[in-house]
Amino acid sequence: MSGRRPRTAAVAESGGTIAPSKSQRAYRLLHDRIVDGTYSPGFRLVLDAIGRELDMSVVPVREAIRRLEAEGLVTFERNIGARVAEIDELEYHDTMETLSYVEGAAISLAAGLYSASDVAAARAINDEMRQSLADFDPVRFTALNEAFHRQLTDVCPNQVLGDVIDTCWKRLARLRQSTFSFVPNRAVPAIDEHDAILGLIEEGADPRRIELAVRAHRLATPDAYLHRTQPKP
Amino acid sequence: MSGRRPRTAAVAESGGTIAPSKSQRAYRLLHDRIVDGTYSPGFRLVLDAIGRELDMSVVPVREAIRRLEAEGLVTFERNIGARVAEIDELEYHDTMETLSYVEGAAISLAAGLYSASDVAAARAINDEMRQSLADFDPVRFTALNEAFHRQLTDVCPNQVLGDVIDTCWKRLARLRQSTFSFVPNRAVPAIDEHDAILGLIEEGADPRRIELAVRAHRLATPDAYLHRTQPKP
DNA sequence: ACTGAGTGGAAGATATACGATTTCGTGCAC
DNA sequence: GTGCACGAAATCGTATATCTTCCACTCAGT
Repeated sequence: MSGRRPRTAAVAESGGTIAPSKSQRAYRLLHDRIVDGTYSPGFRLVLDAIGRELDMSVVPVREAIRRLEAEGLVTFERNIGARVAEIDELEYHDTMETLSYVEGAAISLAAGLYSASDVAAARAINDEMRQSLADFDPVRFTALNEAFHRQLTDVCPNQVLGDVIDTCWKRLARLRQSTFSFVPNRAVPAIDEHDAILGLIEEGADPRRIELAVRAHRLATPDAYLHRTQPKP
Repeated sequence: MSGRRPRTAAVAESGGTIAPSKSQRAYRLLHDRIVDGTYSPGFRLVLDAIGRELDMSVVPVREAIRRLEAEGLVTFERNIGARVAEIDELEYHDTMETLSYVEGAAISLAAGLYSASDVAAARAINDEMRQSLADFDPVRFTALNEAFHRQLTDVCPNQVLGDVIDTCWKRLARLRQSTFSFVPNRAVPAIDEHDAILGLIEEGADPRRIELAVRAHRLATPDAYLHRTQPKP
């Protein structure tokens, strides 16, 4: 589900064949557990315990946590320790808002670069989303949703922008397990908007129009969530 | 020159009074030296040497470098070591392009929030820029330019967006010292465009119009940029 | 009971030590 | 003269050890 092209700024995962370093292993494990919800927000990450579990000393674990810290997945307090970053409503909103802008930018920049197969692949994913909705499978729906968006943003040649998008997704990943990641009344409109976006791409619409469509599409979700929670004053 | 408000995702610098940890000190030193050009791109960062210079062991230095790595300021190869990240023409362009989008987003989101004093402060900075140009002081000009942009983007309440902007600035900081950071034929138009942006803000123009103005303003610079080879140590 | 100083344990921060990997120079064979 | 092999130096990677800091708990004293 990662990008199709290499990312410069993302820290290199080192060559495939050779054994990864212990700090890389620690990073990968912690990252995955945070993303898949094994460690939920607020979970205390005790260096020693993690080191013992992974059969390594605390040093590589510390480095892994430093990296996760820089990515915003964990918070760290001096002499206190690390814990999985909480994500509050405000940060959720800010991240979604940011994503709406950068995805809009990425997809509009890629507007002229989509091949027929790119669009077909995206459309296939969207069809699967429709199916998953019929099957009442919200987990699958959410995963497909990310796949759809990545399918489109990955075509954008601007790698820095791609990294920003990655980071935003990582932040959102933390709450994928939690209740408010799936906003039921957004599911059907989202699928329709996906189709509309693909339509705009296919007909070679003005990139700016595509940008605004993508932006509005994503921005609609946090708005729907906020409205569900509390009517705006 | 940093933001006026605290940044969530940016790693906490810990309270002001107490002594910073060694890894924080190491981070700060390396970061500053990379930004101010003491360590130019490609410079080899040897853990042991840095540790000895800072009178600490390599462990805190390693953690500092991990953080710099995650921020994209240094590259790291297993069993080889760290060096200050090179910035090539493509990355420069991508960063500027990204910045043009996210700054446009931030300023348009802040459009309705600027106080008269905010605008006055920005205008004062722009006037100083005009003066520094008359004095033929490109270093000062570049610093003021960043100050101007921060003055406007810092009003945006979206902290995630603010963090993205910070990261982009940090990347650009690496080449601030080098000759190509200042594009002479962009100086006068830039000042005029700044004024135009302030005018749009003051007259309460449509945020989308402001967004496009900011975007166009920044995008104009990379277009005027000429590639030059960087000396390697 | 309430407050606050004292105290012990848990966990983080850092130093040191040693093993592993890469790099680079040197010398020998061809 | 060229190229390969070997080895030493440099540097990274990790484990272990030690010191510090924080936190929770206890136990006077009021």
